[in-house]
Amino acid sequence: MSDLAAALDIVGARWALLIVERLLDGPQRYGDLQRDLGVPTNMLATRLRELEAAGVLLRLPLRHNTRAYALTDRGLALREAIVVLGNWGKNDA
Amino acid sequence: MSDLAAALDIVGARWALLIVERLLDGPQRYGDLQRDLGVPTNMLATRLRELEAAGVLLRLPLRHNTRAYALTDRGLALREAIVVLGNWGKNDA
DNA sequence: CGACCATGCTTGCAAAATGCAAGTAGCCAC
DNA sequence: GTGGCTACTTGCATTTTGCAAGCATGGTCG
Repeated sequence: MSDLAAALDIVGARWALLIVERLLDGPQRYGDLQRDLGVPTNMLATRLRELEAAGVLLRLPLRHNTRAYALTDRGLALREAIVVLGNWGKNDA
Repeated sequence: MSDLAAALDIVGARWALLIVERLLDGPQRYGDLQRDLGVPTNMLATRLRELEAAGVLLRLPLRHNTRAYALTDRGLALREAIVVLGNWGKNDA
């Protein structure tokens, strides 16, 4: 499996990169991600589980029954890829 | 829709980025892509149609009934994104 | 205490995407 | 005109995604 295929295995699923992009701004709660991204709740739960298992993010318990999702170093390392891909998407030519 | 979402709309589908990566080495024929990537033939046909429609690649007629698929400038502009994402996938930390 | 409410999910089921296998179509060599 | 090579298409099973509704936990307020 090529390096690219390995990467896509982790962040290639639908919504995965968008979730990570949102977390680049700092830790977010479940409801925030859901509302900001418009991702279906079952998909969000599934992706967060997968991304946590892959070491891209982790759960931070907050007070009450709330928690925040924050990127690990491995997750933060996706910033450049997200920026570059975003720039590509912005260009029309 | 964010820039990243726009990019994923084009190259976010399964196999799409892997096809583009393969074409970075130069034009390839249908059968080559199929064998090298192990992508199902109906998916390959679908993706090539979508990527052509998106202006990422184009068909070059060769002799007989063969053709080659080659990246456009827009497609070549994905090189950096693919390299960066590949590097991320390579790292274990 | 107990009815309410917010948050973070899980569950059931329909729709869409993906994958596998087999078949079709055009072209050339013989 | 038969056979082989290439590039697909087609039918159908499996998997993924999406929508809507429900459940669990903990706090709040009377």
